[in-house]
Amino acid sequence: MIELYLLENLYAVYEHKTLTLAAEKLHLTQPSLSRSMQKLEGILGVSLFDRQKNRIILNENGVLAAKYAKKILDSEKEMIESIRAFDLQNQTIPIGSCAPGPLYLLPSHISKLYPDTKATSCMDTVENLIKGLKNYTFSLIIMPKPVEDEKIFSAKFVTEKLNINLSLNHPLANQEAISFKEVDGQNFIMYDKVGIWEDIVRKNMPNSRFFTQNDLDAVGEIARSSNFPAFSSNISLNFEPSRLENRINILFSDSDATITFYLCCLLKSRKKFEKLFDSLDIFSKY
Amino acid sequence: MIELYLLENLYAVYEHKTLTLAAEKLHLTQPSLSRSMQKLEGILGVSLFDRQKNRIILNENGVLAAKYAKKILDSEKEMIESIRAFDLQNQTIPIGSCAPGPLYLLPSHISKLYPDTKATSCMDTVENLIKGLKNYTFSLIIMPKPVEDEKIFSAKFVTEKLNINLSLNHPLANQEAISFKEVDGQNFIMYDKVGIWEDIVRKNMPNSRFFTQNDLDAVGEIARSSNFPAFSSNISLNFEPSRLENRINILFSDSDATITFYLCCLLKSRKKFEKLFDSLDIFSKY
DNA sequence: TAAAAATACTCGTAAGGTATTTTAT
DNA sequence: ATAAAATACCTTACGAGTATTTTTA
Repeated sequence: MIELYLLENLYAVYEHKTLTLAAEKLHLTQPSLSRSMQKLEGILGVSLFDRQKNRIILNENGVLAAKYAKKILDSEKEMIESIRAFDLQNQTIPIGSCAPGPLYLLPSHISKLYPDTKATSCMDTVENLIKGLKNYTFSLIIMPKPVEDEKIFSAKFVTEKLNINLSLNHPLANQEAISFKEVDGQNFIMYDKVGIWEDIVRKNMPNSRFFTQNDLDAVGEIARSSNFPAFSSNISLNFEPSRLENRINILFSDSDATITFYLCCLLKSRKKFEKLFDSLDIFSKY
Repeated sequence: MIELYLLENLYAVYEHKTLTLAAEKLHLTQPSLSRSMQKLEGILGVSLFDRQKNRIILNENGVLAAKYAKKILDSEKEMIESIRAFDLQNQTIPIGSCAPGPLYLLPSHISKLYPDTKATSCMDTVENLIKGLKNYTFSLIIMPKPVEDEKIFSAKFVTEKLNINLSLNHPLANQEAISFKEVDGQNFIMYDKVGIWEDIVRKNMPNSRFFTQNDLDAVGEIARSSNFPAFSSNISLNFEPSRLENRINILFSDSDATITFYLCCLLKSRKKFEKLFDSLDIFSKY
């Protein structure tokens, strides 16, 4: 069997060309590395270097071996990270989401269902969420549609409807509904961690500018003390009721402005979250 | 870093359930294995077992880790095998083929082009040939059509046409051409290592029986001293001229009876075989 | 009492260090 | 003169063995 330290040494030699330099990078001495490479050749029964008297160059075998070595070393790294992440999940439930609204609803609900565990949460892109679910960075993810993947289970969670949040004296403040097109070109105050909603408003209002704020309170503050339009939603108004003060929230009529979010987990952990998935219908009130 | 012996030990514990049994299988002592598992837990920073006083059971972390371990151990095995196979290729050129005819043509041609190297040859199924090319079991493979794979280069090699080999007094011996259908139901003498041709004749003559012989000379022998129909081809007649004695070779008219074979190598070794590929047109005479 | 895991202790191997030589630039 | 690889020799850390204890079935 080839121990991993030999593969690590080989890959360093591949990267740094000379034993001396590679040894330095590995915090080893040159003779030690020299012997490691001889040992590796012995195990494989194959020469890995063209050896001149004071020069070694990886031959074709050596280059091939170095590439395999990298692959195996990467696997080992992945193993360590995945297992640590998986272990962490038994203490906490890391949740990833593509939007802040649905994410806000979950932790308190989870702590009611599972009093002993606590949830941590994090925003990320749709692709990273799926990747993270698979490598145990996340136990649960909130997605804008069901995930088409045989290893992932998706259940309808909650529907969020985007509103425009206008001061009462805004010209459009008395309309029943507003389309993106009507306000395209106006400049908005926006929270910067709105995930997928940012893509949607930028796509549908290409002529608008969005002044992003990384502090949610600051967004509300500026909104109340200015005429800038902002965004809210049927969900966000629950945890930001101040957005109702002197302001009106009007639904965007476009279909893009309504997203039904799905809560997803790995199929194999579905049973673990059975209670949670069974209780999701309480969110249909939104 | 987790050395591979730890992963090997872990996987044995996963397989054999108890330390004592796993230790026995590993030719280790139980205390040694006990310490290995403790060490692995230390490196990962994660518990892998539910420990009772005289019983350990892999927990979820442990099962996950064992699965990763298997994957990495398999990679290491694959690495060793591939590198040894690759090294061997620098001394000989292992050729795999799905049919004996084209395979027969190559070695002498190769020894003319590359006087220092010698070729070894082997028959296999189409799937195994591709697999073998990728894992360096074969340097060259002979395939019944170009390989649709971005890592594999294919070049037209030679066209083989299947004949029926009949004794002169056979009822059909004076026909110009014969179709599979006309002789379906008759029993044939056949060499057993004809590769893809066996699939073709069995498919096209489902009512025939094929008496296979593992000795090529025996096939000729039986053919000459009996009335059994047999097979030959434009290529095989070159190395088995005895099949012309008292016998007639008639082309099968079906399109299935003509195969254009392709010679394939990994794209990255194309340059190595450039001379060979450039000279393939001499086989168009067949 | 049989069987499994853990611990204390011991030993031998081999990983890794230092010093030095050889060779090429 | 410098820089790289290899070899001889030495040290030590740790992998693995033995003996023993503890616990449960």
